[in-house]
Amino acid sequence: MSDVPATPLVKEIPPKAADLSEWYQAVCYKAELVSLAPVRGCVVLRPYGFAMWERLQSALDARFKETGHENAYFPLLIPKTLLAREEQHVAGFAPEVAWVTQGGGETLTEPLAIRPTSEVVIGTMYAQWIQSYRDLPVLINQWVNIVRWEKRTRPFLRTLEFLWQEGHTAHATEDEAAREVQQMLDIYREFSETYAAVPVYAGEKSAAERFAGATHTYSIEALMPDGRALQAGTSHELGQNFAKAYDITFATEDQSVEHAWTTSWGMSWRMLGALIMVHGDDRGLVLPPKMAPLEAVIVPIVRGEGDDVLAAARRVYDTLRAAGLRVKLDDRNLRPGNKFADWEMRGVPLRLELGAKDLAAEVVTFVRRDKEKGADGAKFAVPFADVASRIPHTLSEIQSALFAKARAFLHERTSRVEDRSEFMRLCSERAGMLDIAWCGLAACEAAIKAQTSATTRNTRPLEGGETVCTACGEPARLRAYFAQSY
RNA sequence: CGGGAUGUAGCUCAGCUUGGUAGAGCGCGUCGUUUGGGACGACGAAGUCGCAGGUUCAAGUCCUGUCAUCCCGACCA
Repeated sequence: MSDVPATPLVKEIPPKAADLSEWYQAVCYKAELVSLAPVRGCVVLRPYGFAMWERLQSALDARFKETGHENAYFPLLIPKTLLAREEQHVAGFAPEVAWVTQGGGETLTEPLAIRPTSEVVIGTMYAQWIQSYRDLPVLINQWVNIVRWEKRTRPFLRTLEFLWQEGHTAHATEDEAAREVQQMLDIYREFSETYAAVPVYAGEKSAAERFAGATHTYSIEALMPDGRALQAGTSHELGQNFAKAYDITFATEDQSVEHAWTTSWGMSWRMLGALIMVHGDDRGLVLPPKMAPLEAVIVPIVRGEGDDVLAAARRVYDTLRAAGLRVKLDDRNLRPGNKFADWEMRGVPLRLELGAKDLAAEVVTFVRRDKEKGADGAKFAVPFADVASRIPHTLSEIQSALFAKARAFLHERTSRVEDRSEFMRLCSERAGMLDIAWCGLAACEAAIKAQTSATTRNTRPLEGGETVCTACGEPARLRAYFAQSY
């Protein structure tokens, strides 16, 4: 070629492989998902980022409704004495709770916690609402903000205030509560895979990683490009712990009085952080079509007046809008290269180019965001008449391709290990998901964490044939994924 | 919350050692030529140097405190 230095492909962000953390933050800001707020550890969710949250919200909400849940809203503030009723729960959350101690110019007689989660308020209300087995189950969800006083924050992954949904249900039997918890875990897994295109391992958390006050905690765990795991959703069986602490009782059919079995489950905007890290590349965001605020952007390539090109682009735009697609016509007075870079940074899955050449040939040029420039199938011409029908097809190919790529990475970075020293080495090296036969003992887990800072992500039943724990040699009781985590 | 680093224009940074009138590139605005991968020319706007004290005739520069951000740990969605 030449000795002229190559123009950097992207001016705004460092290469993803060079420093994932720096890349991640630059993308969050440059793609205008978030801005740092004038409050420590908090972000402003900007319109484009909020639109991503709305994609998640509408998809999950539809699934919640389909499975019989209803939305409601409970207060942000929780009286101190109320919060303290469930011992493990309050102990677990104490370090992260923010307190309101003043109001109306006076010191409050009782401090109010800003909700770190809502089991307590909701449980209190359930105690009032539930009298009889006929009142059960209660299946409620709320979409709200949460405050947890974190030491170290990053956009989406960990902020003082964050958005999530929390479902809270009450059931007459343990079995029904257990089924609810599995159902919601499965909804999270399915959403993550089919919408966010993020493959996950679903399973049960160890006792050490369990939600404060729960009897069983289940999670979906994704793997980030740096080999660290990210918990993307959780579903908890609370047993009768909260029912006992908050007096959620009901009369049974045979006239006895029992405590209800409750559950809770949540997914936060952290899921957005996961998909940003999993799919993004050196040019910025790469959004799976189902999560993308814009499925396609039309970039007219205008020469001179270019009235005919613009008019044609508008006709394409109108057609696509009428077809129900999330599409934008970029008619800004900028050079095409700027627009390309702009929408690539924002991760729009499909770019539709329409210039004089296209117009003459009566085609629109499709460019896929998920493929490298010049790659096979990255760019192709589609006749005018087929554009509207071709887009959904192409988007679905992109969606599948992103998931397949992420799944290949997850599998490639999941190691089934049977040798102790190799296991410890891989843990330390942040090598990904390490799948071992495990004893399930807290001491074993603590020792691994102390030596390597890896923890159990989640566990599942033995497959058969395993005899001893890879880490400590005690009898094996589970299979577990270990990894360092976010 | 411990260890380290950094706060100067919207962004990336220089200026600080050795105190003396606030700088560059990119971006932004207007006009013109342009427009199939981040154009070019002319003109222009833009910073109480994170904040608060102190030292000094004089502080972006020196001192103290404080806030925020980033990295590494401990803790967690």
